[in-house]
Amino acid sequence: MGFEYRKRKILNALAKKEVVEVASLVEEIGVSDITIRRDLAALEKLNLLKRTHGGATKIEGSPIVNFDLKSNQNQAEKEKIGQKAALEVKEGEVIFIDCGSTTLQMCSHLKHLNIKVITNSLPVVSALQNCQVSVNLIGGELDQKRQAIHGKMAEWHIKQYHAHKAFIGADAIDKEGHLWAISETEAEISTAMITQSDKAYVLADSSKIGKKGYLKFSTETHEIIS
Amino acid sequence: MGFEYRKRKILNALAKKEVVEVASLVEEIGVSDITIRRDLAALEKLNLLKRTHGGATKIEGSPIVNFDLKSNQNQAEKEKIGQKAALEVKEGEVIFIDCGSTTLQMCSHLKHLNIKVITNSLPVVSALQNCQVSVNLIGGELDQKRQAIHGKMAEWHIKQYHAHKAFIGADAIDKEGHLWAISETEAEISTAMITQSDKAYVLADSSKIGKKGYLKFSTETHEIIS
DNA sequence: TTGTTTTTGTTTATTTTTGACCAAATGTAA
DNA sequence: TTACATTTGGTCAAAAATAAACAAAAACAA
Repeated sequence: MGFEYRKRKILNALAKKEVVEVASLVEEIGVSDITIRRDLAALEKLNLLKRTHGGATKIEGSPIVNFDLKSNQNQAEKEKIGQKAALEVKEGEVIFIDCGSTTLQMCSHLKHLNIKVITNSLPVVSALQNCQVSVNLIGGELDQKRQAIHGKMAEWHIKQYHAHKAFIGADAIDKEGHLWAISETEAEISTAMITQSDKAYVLADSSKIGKKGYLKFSTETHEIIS
Repeated sequence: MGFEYRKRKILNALAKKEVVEVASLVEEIGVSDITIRRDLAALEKLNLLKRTHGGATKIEGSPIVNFDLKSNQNQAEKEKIGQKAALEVKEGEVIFIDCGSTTLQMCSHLKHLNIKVITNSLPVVSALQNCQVSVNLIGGELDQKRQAIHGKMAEWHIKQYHAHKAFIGADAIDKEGHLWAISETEAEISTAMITQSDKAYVLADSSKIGKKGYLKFSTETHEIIS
């Protein structure tokens, strides 16, 4: 029950209740009050909360939300979408897989196939380890946050190949069926994959449909899997 | 009940709980605390978790990407070589890092530098996550066994870049200083890296020096770090 | 087999964390 | 305002966690 554990407990309590008290934390976590106070002082230094007499309050301008929770929210839906998309892939084909948490879900259903996957996503590569699938990794600059490759070199790399199908992860799909990306670099990669393949599938869970995003990158209508 | 088994146990626990403690791992796995601590240190080096007092936490913003190499002999020596090689790298430089268990050891000593690393090795990418270093991943076909990229596209990719230094992992170095590779594809990658850099360093532990390998790929004499 | 390397565990010393005590500060109620 | 209870911040000692050095055990190769 070290500091990291208590830190999470405290921040979780704060996320729910806006205000926490030393006394209740002492009881909940089972350590002395002085320890809790030291924790609060440490967390205040990290700008994760504001201390008050007898406890602490949430800080307003702190956007550090547990996106862990968010990614779990649609997990079940994404899994289904991934499975559905994988059914579209036939033995012997060459496919592009874009980066994104939904497209990643396809991988576990592709492992037994004798196909060639071209991807810019490191999690996809990781998920396709130790199996039949032949992997071609797109080269270029690594976006550490997204765990994916992008940039001019990546775009060029994609243009050297041609695939039967492309599986794209859009950030949003509006009512007209246009695709929206979260950044220019992602849009470029997705566009290139679409261009270099016979058919493009767009994977999107319900939270992404009927919305607009930051950058519209495709006005064609593609097959949408959701 | 070797390292691989414990590693899986530890990462599984982390995947569920965000935080693990040495004490609970000791109980669950049934080994001494120092062993667990050593495991955690090793996993931290691979960027698979972050050590804390009393345990470890999940790495934030990083999914299950887990690339690493098995079977390590002369581990201690390779670590020293890696550290030595890292000293040759100066702030602001661009470097190639070849695949191999010895070159991989450089990474933990490069994390604080503001450099650009161009590599074909997935474990290297994995080890350089969440740090200053800007990573450029060479694209092409994935060699699942070696966890590295090779092939024509990879070679072409390398030739688009130029680096100050290249750190090469040879399979053998004979008495005349010639380099030997274990396969043609590896030789091609190494050769390309050497060609595209101002200076090449060859990393080799004592078991590789004075021997011949399968394919001689460089007759120049390079700086050998051992 | 023997000898070597690798892994694991024990011991000791050091560091970090935690909790107890007490004086000072803060908040509350009359 | 005063009186009173609570909270807080120091110092210090106890407890826990860690690191380093060394020894034992296991795995491996010759």
